[in-house]
Amino acid sequence: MVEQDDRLSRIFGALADPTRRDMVARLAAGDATVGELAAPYDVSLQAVSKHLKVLEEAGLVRRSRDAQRRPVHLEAEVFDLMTKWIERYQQQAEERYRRLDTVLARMQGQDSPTEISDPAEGAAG
Amino acid sequence: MVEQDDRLSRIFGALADPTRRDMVARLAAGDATVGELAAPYDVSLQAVSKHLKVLEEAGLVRRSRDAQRRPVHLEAEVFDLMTKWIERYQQQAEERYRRLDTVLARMQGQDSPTEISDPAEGAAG
DNA sequence: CGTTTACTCAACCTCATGGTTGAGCAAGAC
DNA sequence: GTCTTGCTCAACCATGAGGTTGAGTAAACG
Repeated sequence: MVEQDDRLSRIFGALADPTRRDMVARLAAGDATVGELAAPYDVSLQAVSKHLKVLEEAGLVRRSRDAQRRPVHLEAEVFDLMTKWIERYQQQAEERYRRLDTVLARMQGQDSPTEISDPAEGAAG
Repeated sequence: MVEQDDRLSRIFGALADPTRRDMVARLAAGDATVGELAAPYDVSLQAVSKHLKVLEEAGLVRRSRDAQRRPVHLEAEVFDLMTKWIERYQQQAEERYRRLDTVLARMQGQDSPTEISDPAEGAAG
């Protein structure tokens, strides 16, 4: 993660930590203060504060003010960005798989096998 | 990322790197060898090999054998795991937002404003 | 056989990450 | 004003990630 200036790297990087994912999961149910978020974990409040900074810089949460408290709010919109990235390549891969299936089915119907090492090679490069 | 024994941490961690995300993107179009994958990047082949190991351990790719070549294949199924995780909390957060909207609409219909500092506070805790 | 190709493994370096503790700061409580 | 609460900032430390180079391995080529 040496170069994570881009948005997606920050988002994926933020969610690569189980504690942070758990925080996101809990924040989906409702806003919470830093202290409330920290309670279940066996780490210092400062560590939790750091985690929140990572989530904030990734755009996953927003921190406001309420007296001494800093209520944390989940920004659900970033999920769209991730979903879009994932779905793009998921669909692409699935489509390729379907095409491969068609090719294989066509080959089975032929008489000469023609010695093909790996049908997928043609799509590489 | 001190503790990434769990599946999702490995997957998110693997995709937190722009080079690895690019590899995944290219692999979605078709299988490729390590050399082919390494070609566009300004890093050593060993570095690319390491990246592939990370992707493999996250279950994102599978490496087979073809003579000296090690064709890399994208495992699109893991995307389902990510999508499920994302959608779960995305929907939860959206639902909460809808409920909040309902509450706010109901309050506007009332006569006494009852001094509310931050509507989101009610969902915390 | 030796050479070339296509990689992986091992050692090392540097910097980021996640944790710690101690200090500081803002706002309500007394 | 002083105390307490709820946090952030700063310094430090250990580990891990991503990069390097050099050596080693497996299979095709000569």
